[in-house]
Parts: sequence; C-alpha cells; structure tokens
Amino acid sequence: MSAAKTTTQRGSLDLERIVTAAVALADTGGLEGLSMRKLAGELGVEAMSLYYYVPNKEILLDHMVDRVITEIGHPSLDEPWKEAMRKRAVSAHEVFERHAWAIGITDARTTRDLESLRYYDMMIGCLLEAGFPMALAAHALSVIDAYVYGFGIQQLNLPLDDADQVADVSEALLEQMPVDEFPYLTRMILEHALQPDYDYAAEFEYGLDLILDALERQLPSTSS
Amino acid sequence: MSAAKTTTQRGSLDLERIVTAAVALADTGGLEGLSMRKLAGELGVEAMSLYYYVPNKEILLDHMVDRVITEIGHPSLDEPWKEAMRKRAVSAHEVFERHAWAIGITDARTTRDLESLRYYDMMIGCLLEAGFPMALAAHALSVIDAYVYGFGIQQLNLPLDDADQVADVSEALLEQMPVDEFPYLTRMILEHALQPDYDYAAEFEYGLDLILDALERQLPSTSS
DNA sequence: CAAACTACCATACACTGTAAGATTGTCAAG
DNA sequence: CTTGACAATCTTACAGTGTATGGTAGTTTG
Repeated sequence: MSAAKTTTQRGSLDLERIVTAAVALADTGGLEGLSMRKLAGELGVEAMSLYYYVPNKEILLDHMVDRVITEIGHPSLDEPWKEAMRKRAVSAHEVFERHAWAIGITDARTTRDLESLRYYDMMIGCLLEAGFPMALAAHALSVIDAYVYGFGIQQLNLPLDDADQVADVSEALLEQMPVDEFPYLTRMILEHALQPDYDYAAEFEYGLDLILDALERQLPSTSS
Repeated sequence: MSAAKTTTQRGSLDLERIVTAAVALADTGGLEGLSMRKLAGELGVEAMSLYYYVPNKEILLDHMVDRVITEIGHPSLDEPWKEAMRKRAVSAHEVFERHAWAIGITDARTTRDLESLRYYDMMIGCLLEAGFPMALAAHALSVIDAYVYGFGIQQLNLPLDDADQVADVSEALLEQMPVDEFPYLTRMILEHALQPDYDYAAEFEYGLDLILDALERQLPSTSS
C-alpha cells in the first residue's frame, strides 16, 4: 500500500495493478470509500485512465470479487469431503473478514472468471466424489454458502472481535432500552454476551459444524 | 386548536409517509434507485423538506430497516419452538424477497427501535421457554439468522424464481465456459439445474429444516 | 520522417447528499 | 386586526460521484 508517487510512466498501469489497488482501497475505506478518482489518485493517474482497462465500475467490482474468491482457495479432490468443506468455509470466513465489502456483492454477480468457476467446480467435484447424490450436493453447497455469507453479514458492522467491544455494544444497548419490557433479551446480554468466557469467534465454527454434521447424516452410508 | 386540516401541502408530510414511500421506491428500483430527490418527488415535495424529519439518509435507512423487521412479525411465546422458528424464518425469507434491498443492510445497523427489540426478545424467549440452555439459544439464533440472510443474498441478483430464468442463466453460463475444464460444474447444471423438476424455491426450506433438526438434536431431552 | 496505434488525460454533464439560509403557512397574544 | 413566534417547506449552492466525448503525448511501425 505504499504510495506510488506520481511518475505517470507509460505502461505502469494494468488491470492487475488496478484491481489490487481497488481491493486495498475498499479494505480500508469500504465500498463507499472506493471512487474512480480516489483509485486513480492512488495509482498516480487520472480517473479516466482507468476506463482504458475497465469499461465501467461494475466490471471493476466483478474483477475485485473474482480476486477475493481466488483468495479463498479451493479444496483438492482427494481430501475427505467434510474436512475439505470445513477448511474452505473457514477460509472463506476469514477472507470475508479481511474484505468485508465483498460479502454483499460476491454471490450477486453472474459473470465469473475462470478461476472462480474452478472454485465451484472443485467444490461440487469434492462432494460428488465423496458419494453425494447430485441433489444433495447442490443442497449442501447452498446451505454452506448461505451460512458463510450470512454469518459474514452479521459480523459486518457489529465488530465483536474481542470481549471489550462486546461489552461496549451490550452496555450501550442495555442503557438505551427499557429493561423490563425485554426480559429475555436482557438475560441473554447479562448471562451470555457479557460473560467473560464468551467467544464470538467460536460462534462461526459452531454453526458450521452443526451444518456439516447434519449433512453427513443425509449421506447414504457407503461403508468405504 | 382544531387541527391543521386545511389541505394545504403543509402537514402532508411526516416520518410515517416518508418511510413508506422510501420502502416502496427501494422495492421497485433497489437501493441505487432511492435518492432523496426522487423520494421527495414521489411525495410532491422538494428534497430538502425531508431533512426536517430525518437528519440524513443513513437514519432514513435505519427507519426503513425497522419497518421491514416489523413486517416479519414475531412468534408468540407458547408456540412449540421448532414451529415458531420455522414460521418466522420462512416469513423473514418472504419479507426479504419483497424487500431485497434490505438484506445487505438489515443486520448491519446497531440502532434499533422498540419493535425490533421486541422481535429479538420474543425469539430468545421462545427458545429459553422451550428448554434451550442460554448458550444453545444464542447459537440457534445465530445459525438461523445467518442462514436466512445468507440465502437471501444468494437469491438477490440471481433471480431463479421460475424455471425459465434458471434455464437462461445456466445456458448463458454453459456457453461462456470451457465445458471440458469444469466437468463437475457442467454436470450439475445439466443434471440438476436444468432438470424440469428443479425447484429453487424449495431449496430454502430444505436447508432450514436441516438446521432446525440439527438444533433439536442438541436439545437436552426433557421428557415432557 | 510520417503515419498509426496505444495509453493516458482534460473537459463536461447529469446526478448524488446535504449545509445554510430564505420563505411561507399557522397560531397565540396584544 | 396586527404582530410576532414558530413550524414546515423551499432555494440556492457546493463538493463529490460515474462516465461520454474527444484530445494528446509517447511508442511502434512502414
């Protein structure tokens, strides 16, 4: 992220560099903070120069999404399916923590580059080779992906990474709310969220394992 | 004292009407289509007039989110927990289909009005009364909510409501991709998505039931 | 050297959210 | 009825956005 000081050399620009800078900009400033002018500035260039490499901002976002998906990585085909799914879900979750802006727009795009397609191909292949019937494999992908995305959203603007923040948010909520009217919510905050051993980070994996175990139970038992 | 009934444009505006119009506008045109000027126009008023009722657009979005959450409705305390959770998840899913713009911004907001808090209170209460230990209740809420949001995102810009659209999207994908390189993905499209009995709408409930059953299995068996 | 092509830039336009202040409609008191 | 106060609405203006259009500098080619 060190500044590219002007120079305006010919050929200093290309799609690779643009996307990298765009991702970096979105990482620090969110999607709102990503404008063509600011991005160009970061690259020591004028806004319209970007349009030589990218027809419009939407396409730039597509490229950024592809970059992020690639970052997740995909399982190899001979891993045990459960381990493979778990690993890539955890990886996806971590990637979305790094690139929070991507959560809301990743699954929404239809155009995909080859690397993203390979990702999906590997996921499906892993399940099918593990003996999942086609329909169940589709279900599994849908549930797991939905969970990863959804958990990411919940985490988005509710930064509960460490216990201090949990306490801050919870206490603020307690103050602004008439405690008597919401007894259960109050109890959960006091008895659960504010307890010293509360670990929000573990929450993701709990739900993930719940889902993976449930899927395993659907699997026609092939005693391999 | 007799109220200002005088039919002048004065008093025709209030927060209620503004939020209603804003939701309607976002429903038809998406969040991108919602601008203060267009919204004002819809209400027969100039843009700046809105700022008498709303300090800025962010707060307006908060009000819109609260409106949507209220629309979901909440379970009553004496329903069986599984039925209650299922009903409200399906309801939430339907509401998010109606107000697709809300998915990405609903869980991200921290300020909540009382009606939204009551929603969460009822959900927690329903689980606790059903015998869920506090920790498990928290897990359950997290998983279910994540799934509802996540599934909504997947559905967002990938309109697979009827079979025709599924076919269109799938065939477009098939054409632009080198089939040989992605055998599994190809198989899934051909053998699954393009099958005449494929029902994307049922996909949501499949995953939901998978999760609810898994949660039930976690419940300490209190015979009664 | 000249022409062609590539990569970049200057300008302009329609649109956004909203700050600051003017203006109007309504009501209470003199 | 007048006068002032107050609430509700509007006018104007500004900085920022994406991008269409066309120009221009540098490089490659003939």
